[in-house]
Amino acid sequence: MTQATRRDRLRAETEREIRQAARALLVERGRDAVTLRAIARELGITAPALYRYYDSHDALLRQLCDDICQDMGAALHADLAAETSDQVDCQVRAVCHSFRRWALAHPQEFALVFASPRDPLGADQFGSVFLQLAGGLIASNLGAKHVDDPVPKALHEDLARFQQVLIDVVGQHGVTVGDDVLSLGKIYYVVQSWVRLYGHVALEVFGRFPFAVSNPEPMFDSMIDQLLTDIGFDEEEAAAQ
Amino acid sequence: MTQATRRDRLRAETEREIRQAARALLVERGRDAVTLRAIARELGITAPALYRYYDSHDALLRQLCDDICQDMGAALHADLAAETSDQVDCQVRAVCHSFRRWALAHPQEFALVFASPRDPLGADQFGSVFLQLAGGLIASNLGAKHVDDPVPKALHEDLARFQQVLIDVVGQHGVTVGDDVLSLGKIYYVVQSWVRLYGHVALEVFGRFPFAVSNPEPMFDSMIDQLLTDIGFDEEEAAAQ
DNA sequence: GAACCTTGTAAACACCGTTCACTGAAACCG
DNA sequence: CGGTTTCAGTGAACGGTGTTTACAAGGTTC
Repeated sequence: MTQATRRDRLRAETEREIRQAARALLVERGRDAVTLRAIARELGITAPALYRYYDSHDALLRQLCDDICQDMGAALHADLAAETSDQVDCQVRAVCHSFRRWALAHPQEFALVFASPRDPLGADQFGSVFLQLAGGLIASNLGAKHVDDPVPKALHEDLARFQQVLIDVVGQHGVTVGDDVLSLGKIYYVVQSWVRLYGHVALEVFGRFPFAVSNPEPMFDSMIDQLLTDIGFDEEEAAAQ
Repeated sequence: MTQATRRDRLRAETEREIRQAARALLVERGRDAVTLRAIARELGITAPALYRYYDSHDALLRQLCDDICQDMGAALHADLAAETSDQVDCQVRAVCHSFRRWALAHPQEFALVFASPRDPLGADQFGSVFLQLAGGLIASNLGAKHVDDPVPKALHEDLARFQQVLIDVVGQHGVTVGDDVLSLGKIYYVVQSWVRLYGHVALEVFGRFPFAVSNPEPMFDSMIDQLLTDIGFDEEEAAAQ
């Protein structure tokens, strides 16, 4: 079935090298250095040959974005798996720190994926990766008492749609939850948390804090503490340690 | 003294046209369309002539960023001045809405100023413009009872420096306040608020919410309500209206 | 009016994305 | 096996870019 014809293998190999070269150029010399000719030069071929693999420079950049998102998703999941504690708040902390760490370690990738004026709603954006994780964690934290503030009526429809997405995603991982666990209020809360996380990380990566912050990490930690406190996690033991 | 020599007038005029053309290109056709040759074409001159005005394409883009920041600052101040109510919470609302409105109306400018990996701390960034306004508003709201959560020790030094900046700025507008009004806790709170505002606006402008939000405005309004409530503004009358 | 400064030009260089006609080898098929 | 097809890759070309250089022309100054 899987006729691994010689040509197919070579093609796959070349495509891998293209992505790898594009990524290296982005990381080492910035977005504007990711040119078709530079990539081709790296592979020892000519620029027009790349058109056998991508329709345009733009299509190649889109592919690059997708690769980046996938890599970050893998990094988040890996860091979560490496978190030994089975307490949900520790896991949430791990994922948040993982996101910040990744963004700071990959500023060019972060900027490319976020700043590029993407057309619709990208399939594999950071936000969905993150929120799917968060949704899973919240759903698994059945015992916790959560606050459940009222949600503005105008947001009900959108949030309900997103709620269904999260319930489905969590369901695919073998856990079935009802509307009561992943309530609209909690969904909304998670979205607000994402806004704060993203805001902090973007400001930090882009160096756009309104004043010089010598060490932003305590600020980030403090924010996470507040997020967890707000959603009802008891923070006694975490603060005591 | 002001010898308005003919050549100086022409030069100033040309420089204005350059900035204007660059801005128009950015708005109408995106960042990549702001090329030296396109600008020169617009003015009816040749590209190398632009080097009499800017050292490089990069320098011209930096100038463009500065112009944008200044314009947004002017827009914020104008909208604040147009706010008839003298209640501080209304003024804060006005400025927040003004920021969001400006960003949504000028996505290319917003993206350019934020996403460009700027070297140091830009002088006229959105954040400082905004926070100076916020600082002034808080300082003028002497009567309100504010919460004053403890601030992580690691942030004291940075926040104290920023506190001094704000006090100075407010002072330049004729109001003198002490550390008690613009306390470290309030400064910290304002910074956190900025993180949330920026996070929401950036996500909305870049279309990066993790799910399709059909109408983000209620979400923004709800966030502002919460910000104002958290800092201790009584929200009764606003909610009743 | 002569010397100087400034603004602009034209030509050139190296680089870019993209297209097109073409080559050579792998793959396929009778 | 032999002929045909498919396809990755080439080289040349077009129009675009930032930037440098030598040079012309006009304003400024003494």
